[in-house]
This record gives sequence, structure tokens and C-alpha cells, in this order.
Amino acid sequence: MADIATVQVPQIARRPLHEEAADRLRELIVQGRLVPGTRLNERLLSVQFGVSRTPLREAIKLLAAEGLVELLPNRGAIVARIDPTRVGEILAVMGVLEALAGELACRNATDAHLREIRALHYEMLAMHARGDLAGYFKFNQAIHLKLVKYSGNAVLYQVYRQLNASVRQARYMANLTRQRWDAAMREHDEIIAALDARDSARLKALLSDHLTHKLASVIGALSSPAAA
Amino acid sequence: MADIATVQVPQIARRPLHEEAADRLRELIVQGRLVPGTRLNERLLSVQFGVSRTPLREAIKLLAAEGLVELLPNRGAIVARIDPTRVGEILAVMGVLEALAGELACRNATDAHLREIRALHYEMLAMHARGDLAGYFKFNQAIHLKLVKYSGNAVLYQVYRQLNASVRQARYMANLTRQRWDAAMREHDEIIAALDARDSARLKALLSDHLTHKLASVIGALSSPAAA
DNA sequence: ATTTTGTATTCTGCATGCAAAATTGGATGT
DNA sequence: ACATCCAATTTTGCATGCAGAATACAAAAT
Repeated sequence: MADIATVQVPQIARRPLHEEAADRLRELIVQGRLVPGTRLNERLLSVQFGVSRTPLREAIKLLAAEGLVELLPNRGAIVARIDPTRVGEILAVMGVLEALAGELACRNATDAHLREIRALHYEMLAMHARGDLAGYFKFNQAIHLKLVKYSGNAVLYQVYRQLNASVRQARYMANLTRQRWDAAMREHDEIIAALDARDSARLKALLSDHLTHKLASVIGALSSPAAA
Repeated sequence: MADIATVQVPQIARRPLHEEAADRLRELIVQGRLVPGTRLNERLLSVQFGVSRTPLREAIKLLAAEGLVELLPNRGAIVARIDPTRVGEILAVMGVLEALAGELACRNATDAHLREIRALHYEMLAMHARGDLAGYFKFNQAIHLKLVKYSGNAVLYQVYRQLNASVRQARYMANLTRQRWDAAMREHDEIIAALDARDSARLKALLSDHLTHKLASVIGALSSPAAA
């Protein structure tokens, strides 16, 4: 008979309610189901989530620290409004983070990781060919996130994800023109090539440019009021 | 008589308790008065701060999001322990953030801002001449923070400050040798010169190197057990 | 002597209650 | 018609209460 200490059993999951609430609320915001500016009514949300106000309030404070909601003293919280200036600032920061990620990924990512990214790349190209914008965004996001993840720097990944969440809705407004979309695809081709070659200097430059272009595209979309 | 609407008066401070508590607790941690690993007893802290447990708990959740404390399910929170690997990751990220900050500061900082940084630089040199390590750290921190602030990118500043807080205790262990200290001063001279010349490419490179050296120094201090 | 088991105590996590601030809706006055 | 004011209602912010989990500690067993 096996010693009890050597038997491998999965831990019993015990998630705090405030964590669960934070995740649910974050999803609602990031997915855009809660429009920026919306007041977060504590009582309403607490009954919808089936928890009391206390853990919900803790979750709101957490999302405030992440920048997804804005706290108004004595007036609760609202879903953070996307300020074009701020979006630009975030993308600028994400740009250098991705450049660093690319550099590190060239050094640290395994061949399996690179294959996975390449697979996602082809999936994305398929979406582009079909003109499936939603599908394209999904794989595009996945590629960038995986790249940062495979940099091997956990802090980098965490900061990047957080910033990304803050601008995710705004990103959907970018790449509006077919022209820009096609150009982005060509950029991605080059990015994948540099990554496969583990050419960190080139990858770094490409990622910087890629984000700069995206920034310009998003800013353009946000400043023009035709973003409906 | 002036119109009441045009009279500028300072707002009566009405800060939420959870915010005040978070700031106080953050200070205690960043200043190192709460040693990493210390359990944060809710009842104890709440009576010390003179608030109830509710706002205190909210503050703890906030600091957890910032990475200053670690949440242990059903066992409360402890002051985050400094993991050398993590410190290295944070410094790597701070490196590219500072490089970006330098680039932006060359473009966006006013002459007054540059003069202020130069003044701090000389204050720091004075501390170095006196061998006043604590004073040196203070001004060194101030210089780097101001540089990032004057980049004009608020997001960059916020992220940088947060990361900086997480490693502030660890930083005190760096620059241990006189040799490294002297070298850092020479690097700072060059940084100031590049900034005054608004030579963004050069500043970017200098800041990158500076942080890389600091990283090596901190890692060395942390990995050797003589860090007492 | 060391490990195990049972029990008392402490502490966290969450729900709820209450006072103060903010919002709402309508009445009043211009 | 529009703005202003005021009471009624809602909502937030905070304190407190309570159940259950974790910890500490002592007694029992190996």
C-alpha cells in the first residue's frame, strides 16, 4: 500500500468570493458588456452575483487599482471611461514592453512555444482571409499575449495583461480600414519570421513599429467621432 | 467683489478611510518597517489605524493588486517576500520603462523640469561626497522618479512607481561597494548631460545600461546571504 | 521522546445594520 | 418655460456580528 504522503491528489479549490466577483466583473467590463461610464450599483451587482456587498466592494477596489473602474468618493464607482490621451499613453508603454518581450522570447522561448505562436499566426491569417474581424482580433490578441508570456518574465506578462485589459475595447476600433489590416498582416509575417530566426534585434524593432502603427490607428479611430 | 464661482479655494479633504489606510500601510511596507513575511493582523492594524476592519481589508486588497502584500486564502495577508528572480524581472521592466521615459522627457520636459533634475543631481553628488548612503538613495530615487514623471506619460509614471515600490527595500542592498557607487555617479553625470542636450537616443542607451548595472548589483546582493 | 489526536482560541471571510451623503422627483417661484 | 429649492428615497461608506477555518496547545498514544 502506498504511503499517504506520496499519493498525489488535486487540491480542493477554495476561491474567495471577492476574487470570483472581481473576475466576473472584469469580464463584464473587458468584454464591453458594461459600457464605460456605467455606474456600478453595489446592491444590484451583489444580488446579481449572489454575494453580499462586502466582497463585491473589495472586488471593485481591486479593479480600480487595475484601472478598469473609476472610484468617485461617496458616489461609488463607474466603468473607466476611455480617454484617447490615456489610450495613447498605454499603447506607448505596451510598445516598449512588447519590444522587451520579443527580445527575451528570442532567448527564452522553447521551440514548442514558437510552433504554438506560428500556429496561432496561421489561424489569424485564416480569419483575415475570411474577413472575420472578431476572429482576427481573438487570434491577434492571443499571439501578442503568448509572445509576452513566453518571454519568461512573469512581471512583464502581468503588467502587459493589465494594460491590455484597459484598452481592449478601444483596440476593437483600430485597424478599421482594409488597408491597415492588410499592412498589419504583413507586419505579423515579418514578426513571425524574426521570431523563428530568433533575431532579437530585428524582432524588437518590428514590434516597436507594429505597436506604433496600432497606436496611430487607434488614436485616429478614437479622435474621429465616427467610432459608432 | 469676485464671483463666488471664480474664487479658488483648496478642497476640504474628504478622503475615504480605505484610501488613507492603504497609504499608511503602503508607507509602512515600503519604508521597511514591516518586514517581508510579516502577517497583517486585521484587528491589530484596524485598532492601530483607528478604523474598522472593513476599510482596512479593502486597503489590503489594493496593496495585493500592487504586489506589495500576498494574500493567503483564509489566512489573511503577509508583506510580500522579495524573491530575487522577481526583483530581476521587475528591474528588467523598469529598465525599458526608464529608457522610454528618457526618450519622452527629451521631447516633453520643460527647461524648468531639467533644471530641477539637475539640482537634484547635485544634491545627490553632495550626498555621495559625504558618503551619506541614505541621503544618496533619497535623491537618486527622486531623480529617477522625476525623470519618468517629466516624460509626460502618466501611465508610464504610474506603472514605474508601482514597480519601484515593490523593489524599494531590495534597492537599498544594491550599490554596496564603493566601486559600484562611484561608477553609478559617473553614469549619472552622463545621463544628466544627455538629458540637458536632449539627446534622446544617447539618454535611452545610458538609462538602459544604468538599470542593467543596478540589476546586476542588486541580484548580486540578494543572492549572497551576506545581505544583513 | 516523538508523533498523533483532540480541544480551545484566534482570526479571517462574509453578511448585515446604520448614519451620512447623494440623487430623485416634484412643488414653488421667477 | 426654466431654474431653484426641499423633502423622500436611494446609495454609499463604515462598523459590527457571526460562522467557519486555521492555529496553538495540551493530552494521549506509539
